[in-house]
Amino acid sequence: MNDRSFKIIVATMSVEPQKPQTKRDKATAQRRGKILEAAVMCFLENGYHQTGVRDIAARAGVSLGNLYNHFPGKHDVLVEIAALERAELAPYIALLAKPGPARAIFEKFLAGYAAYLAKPENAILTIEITSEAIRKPDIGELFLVNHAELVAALAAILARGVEEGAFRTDLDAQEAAQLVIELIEASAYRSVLSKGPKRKILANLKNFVLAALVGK
Amino acid sequence: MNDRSFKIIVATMSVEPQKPQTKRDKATAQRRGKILEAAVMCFLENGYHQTGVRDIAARAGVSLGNLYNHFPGKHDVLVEIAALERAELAPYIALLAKPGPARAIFEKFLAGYAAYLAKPENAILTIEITSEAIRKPDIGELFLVNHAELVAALAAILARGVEEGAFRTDLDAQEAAQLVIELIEASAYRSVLSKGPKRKILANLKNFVLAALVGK
Amino acid sequence: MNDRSFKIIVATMSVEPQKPQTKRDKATAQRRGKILEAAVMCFLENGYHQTGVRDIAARAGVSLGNLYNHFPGKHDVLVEIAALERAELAPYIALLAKPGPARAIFEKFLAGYAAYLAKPENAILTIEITSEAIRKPDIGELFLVNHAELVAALAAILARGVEEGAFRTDLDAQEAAQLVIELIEASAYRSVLSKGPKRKILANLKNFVLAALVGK
Amino acid sequence: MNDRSFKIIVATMSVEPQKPQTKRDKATAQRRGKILEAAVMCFLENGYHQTGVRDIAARAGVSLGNLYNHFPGKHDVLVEIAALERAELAPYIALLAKPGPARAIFEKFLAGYAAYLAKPENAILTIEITSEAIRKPDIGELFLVNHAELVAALAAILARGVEEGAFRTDLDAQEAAQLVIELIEASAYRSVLSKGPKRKILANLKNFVLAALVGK
DNA sequence: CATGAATGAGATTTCATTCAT
DNA sequence: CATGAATGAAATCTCATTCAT
Repeated sequence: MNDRSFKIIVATMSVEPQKPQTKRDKATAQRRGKILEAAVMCFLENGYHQTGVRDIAARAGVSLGNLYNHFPGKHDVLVEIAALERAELAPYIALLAKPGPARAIFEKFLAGYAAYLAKPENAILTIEITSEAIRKPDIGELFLVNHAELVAALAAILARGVEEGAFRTDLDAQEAAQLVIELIEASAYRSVLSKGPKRKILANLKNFVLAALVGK
Repeated sequence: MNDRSFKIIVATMSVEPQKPQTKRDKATAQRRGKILEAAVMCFLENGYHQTGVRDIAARAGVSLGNLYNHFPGKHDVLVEIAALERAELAPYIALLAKPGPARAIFEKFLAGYAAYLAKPENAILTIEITSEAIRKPDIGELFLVNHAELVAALAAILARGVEEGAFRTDLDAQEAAQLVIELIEASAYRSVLSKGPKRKILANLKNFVLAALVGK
Repeated sequence: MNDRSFKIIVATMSVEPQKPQTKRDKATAQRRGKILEAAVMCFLENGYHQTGVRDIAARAGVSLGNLYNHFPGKHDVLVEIAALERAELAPYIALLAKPGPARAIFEKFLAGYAAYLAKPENAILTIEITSEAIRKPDIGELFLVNHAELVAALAAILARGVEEGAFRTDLDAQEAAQLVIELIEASAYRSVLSKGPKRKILANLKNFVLAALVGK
Repeated sequence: MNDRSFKIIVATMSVEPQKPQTKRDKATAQRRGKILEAAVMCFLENGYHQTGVRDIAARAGVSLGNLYNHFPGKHDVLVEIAALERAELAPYIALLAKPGPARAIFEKFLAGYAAYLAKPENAILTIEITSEAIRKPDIGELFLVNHAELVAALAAILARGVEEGAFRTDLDAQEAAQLVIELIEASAYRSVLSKGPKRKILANLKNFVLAALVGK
């Protein structure tokens, strides 16, 4: 779990808003990015509740007070991180929207998304957010929206697969999509806890899921 | 989510240690039970980190200092709760160990365990423990042990099912068991976050899983 | 303004509640007293807003956290101080209730209450409380109640004085009482601000007030 | 208590300094005025210590940094406001300097000044300043100077009244003036705290004061 | 064993002021 | 002059844990 990987995450995340026009705006955006990046690392290493605002500020190389010029509070930092997860899921959603045979696309997606969650940092961050989402409605909302998009995209490809004869004809695409996503994620989360050598998660997952979808 | 249900949980939980022989021992055991019960309720309502030791003591009707006569600290209360989860899983493991046709037993297990986790209190408590388990090795250990037992029992029945011709012949019982458990749990966790009307979780889950196992 | 005088204040104040029965209760009451005493001194020296909770705790010889075992917060310390002022006014109210010629009693009261407020600590504390009372309803309430009692007692003696022919027959006792109290207090407050040699406040005050009441 | 009334106050206040000669000077003066006006409103609504410099700047429509181009600090804003109170008292002092029968002029003054302080904004602002004046010598100084002028003017008219036979011959004009001012002010301050229907302050005040001065 | 007052480190947040742009 | 991001000290309050009674 190195610093570099998170810089990439946050760099990716911060692409989407309107381009900063002035030099000052750019500097401000960079600061925000640094803070988010630092927060992500702190939350990963120590958990949301074990992380102090001071830790974040220190790691971001920002003064404590200044952090509050960029975010109303600790909670809002997590909210923003949860929101940025959406950008991370975008490639997988885009993949599902591509034309081509449903089954092949589905398998690619499966491999891609599983690989994404196989990185402990992604899985842990999601657990951290889930945990907070239980009692903080705004985070819960974001979490659900993010995943609803993913499920919808997956459901579409599954439905197409049914039409193409690639999947069981009696498949409820929506529900199956939901379950597939949950399975991928749950598999990843458990993997974080088990310390032994990683199981061959992907292969087993693929077999299991395809059996469920194809029915043979 | 009423108080009574937790009393049952904890009552069930506290059966197993060596029987208290003196009156004082019995009183002590009762105190411990009350504290655990109170802790469970607090953790459910507010989360582990949002719960103060004072909250637990107050809810248990025990003095703050006295709580420390029963548990070395807050962390250890959670450890004990995690340990007690084992007792909760026992019935489902017992079910899997029963003689009879594998498929029927499996379906009963599926329904039973899904119903167990469909109660928000059980799902939330598990999330709370999982979240803490990431960075606290002793809790992580317990968590894994608990589930390893469950997976092993499930794997056994799946293996028997394969022999009986009830499931796909190429099924890796161990891995399939792992995935089935994860799927049941993940489904339950997600259900906690979504506020809308509950999906027909069980029916869909059963279809999906059986398709995966039976292969038609 | 020496420490001793406040010890007296607080000692006087804490007489009234039910006697502490256990040793622990007594110790607790003493701690509370010490905190209040320290708070009074801090507020006098530096003002309510310039005083930190740490200052109070340090001066009281109490740990910061422990202060919060005795008072919910800084505000509540001031509330209690405001409430204790009532006890301080009691002697003057008692004086007014004594039998005897109204005018003589009134003059004694005038001298007594003016002398009380001539002590800068009493005047400053009242200003501090008044200032906070503007925007904190609970303190405002206490303040008004305290003074309503005083005004009522004074009004009674003035009314008796009218009957006895000591005061103007057309005197509105209630309003006159209100104004007399206000005048005494205002005189004291102004006196705090002026640094020069004290005016002969009492003599002038007495002349002025008696002229107003007696009408010659 | 509407915004307009304060604009008037501050407009009145800012008349006296040397006329701005250049356009820039005028703009600068306007900025200062806006800041003072905003500060007055903030102090009234939330009190001096509860008001942040940011609040003032925001309300004045001025940038935070810019405020510091006009005032060395928060304290100095209050100092200036205290200084401007002088301008507010000017009309009442002018009134007292007019020729004519002392008693009539006095009564007019009484009515005018009482009405001025009957506006809660004026009374509250004065309390706020008084409170700060206790521990800030420069504000205390201003406060005393302002009132010394008022007292002096009043003392003069009282002295004339004595000569004219309108007031008691044994009246100490200086002291009586001091007390009358204090009484008017104290009456106003108390009125701010009491929430019930306003007493007929002026009528009672007038009766009381005249009785004291006239001696019948 | 039972009690709860005491501890003090640490949490989050605010604020007057500065200064590079 | 104008701007507002940056600063860091200080504020209030919480909390797991200890310990004398």
